[in-house]
Amino acid sequence: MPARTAKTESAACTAVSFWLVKQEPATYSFAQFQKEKVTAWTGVRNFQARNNLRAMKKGDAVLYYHSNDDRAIVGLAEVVKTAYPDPTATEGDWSCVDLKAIRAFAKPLALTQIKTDAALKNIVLIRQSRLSVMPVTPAEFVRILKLTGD
DNA sequence: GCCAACGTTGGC
DNA sequence: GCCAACGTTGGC
Repeated sequence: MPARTAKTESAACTAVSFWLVKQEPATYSFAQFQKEKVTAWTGVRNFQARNNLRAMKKGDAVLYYHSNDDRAIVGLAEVVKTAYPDPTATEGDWSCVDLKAIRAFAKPLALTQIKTDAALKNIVLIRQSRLSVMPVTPAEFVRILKLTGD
């Protein structure tokens, strides 16, 4: 195999996208996720969120947001398996992906901080507060990592 | 507990 | 195809 091919493939693999998933900590906290290490992200029943799940690639980075009680971005995960039929769906065309927990952030980033940060003013988390799976721009991702102490 | 945002459903 | 009614999510 020519070296050029391997190089191209490796470049494609490193071109990750960034996402954010939302979950109520009372339902499935990041701590629980870390204990299980890998989890199937099932139960999404919203077309926009589903389409985002389907756009995820293996190796993409996923921020983990706790809604309700915490209201903070608390950890980082990665996509380990791309979209496949959601086994918890009894009807309809729904998908899920497999996510692996990477680490909890040293300093969780509170929603209140996100709202006051100029670099994050257009983040989908704020613009579309009800969406549970959403894209994050590279600039936003870098900014969030900085604010979480990573 | 309230309310705003927004997605879905069903009548017309 | 429009729109009112209703249900859900999630911040406050």
